[in-house]
Amino acid sequence: MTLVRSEKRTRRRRQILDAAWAIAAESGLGAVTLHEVARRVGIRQPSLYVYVESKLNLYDAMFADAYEELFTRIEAAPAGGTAREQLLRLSRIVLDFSVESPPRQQLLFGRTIPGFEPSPASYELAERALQRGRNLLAAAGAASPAQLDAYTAVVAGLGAQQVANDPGGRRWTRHLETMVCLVLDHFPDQEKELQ
Amino acid sequence: MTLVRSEKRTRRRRQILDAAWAIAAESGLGAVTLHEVARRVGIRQPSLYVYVESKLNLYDAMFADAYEELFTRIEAAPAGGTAREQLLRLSRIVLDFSVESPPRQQLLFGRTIPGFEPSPASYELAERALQRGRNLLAAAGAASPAQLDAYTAVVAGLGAQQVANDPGGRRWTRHLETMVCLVLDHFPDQEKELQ
DNA sequence: GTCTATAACGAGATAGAC
DNA sequence: GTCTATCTCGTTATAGAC
Repeated sequence: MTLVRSEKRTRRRRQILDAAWAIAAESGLGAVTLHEVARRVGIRQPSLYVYVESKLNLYDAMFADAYEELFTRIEAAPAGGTAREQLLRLSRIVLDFSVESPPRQQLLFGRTIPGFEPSPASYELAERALQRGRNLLAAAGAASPAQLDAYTAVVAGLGAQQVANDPGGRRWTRHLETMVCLVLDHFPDQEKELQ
Repeated sequence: MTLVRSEKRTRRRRQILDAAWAIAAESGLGAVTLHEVARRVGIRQPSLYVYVESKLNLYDAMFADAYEELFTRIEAAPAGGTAREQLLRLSRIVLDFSVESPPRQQLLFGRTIPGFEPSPASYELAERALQRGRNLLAAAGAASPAQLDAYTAVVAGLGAQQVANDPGGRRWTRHLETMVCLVLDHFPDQEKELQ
């Protein structure tokens, strides 16, 4: 009985998150309001407070939700090949994931919601994902911090440009493999200047 | 007399834009409200409508204001050197400009304000800036559309990462010259696959 | 867990006097 | 050009009944 009850609770939370993502996709992340979420779920706005502490807490739940989805996709992918192949596969998953939903990209990789900061627990998810890239990058021969930063800039840049200027298309994302290899093969692995 | 009057008007508009940018810098672009802008300028909120048609119109004025500032900086820079030198100089100006103010970056290069789209006049300013990069890129030997996209992704990516993860620092921006040269020297100038 | 009712507030926008 | 006054609407959040 208790199990059934917590299952229902989980289901409701799922509905709430889905509704929030739907609103964000239609009208922007900043357009998510508790009234509209409740309306779509089919309950009254005060009832949301059973599942969510506050509006910022809802954003945090969305943040964590997104990373869990990302991990699911990463784990569902094939695992073999060279380090470079694995890195390219991971990069493709992350870029597609980021480009698929502009508000999700905004929530995860921008700091654009006034007052929102991921909770420690949510931030840890982000850190875990980054660690994955760091490890593969090192295994592929790019171990320096500068190379990691160049790599993240490439992935973030392709994603940002794709979403802002060709939403739904492939104009920027198709250059992912080329550009990651550019960083792997030609980015200087030693800092030229120490200042 | 008419001149004096339009001068006062211009001054007020300047005050209004400055106040809006200040609020955005302190609390985020989405936190700009007409009430708060008016409070800082020292007038009442309805008086703003003499200078601005609506809130979205204020955002558009900020958009145009930012590009005018960018052009001022570009024209103030020295003009000589090889095409590559000029391109690196322009890129540095744009990147510094973009990183200097997170809300400005958000307004210019993201599509994050629900309902806001730059007016045709404002959009033309953006197009003019991009054209400048396109010309220099071509002169530096990178004439293909793919190279232009790789270039904009690099600049946008460094800016986005810098603002999101090391605001006020140089962790990403210092790699600008290295990465632009990477695109110039090693990005394939022919599309490898036509699909 | 969901409801009604409502508090408390702030937003953008308009009318009309001065 | 600036003001007061106000409309209308929406927001987050809480209290308390069922």
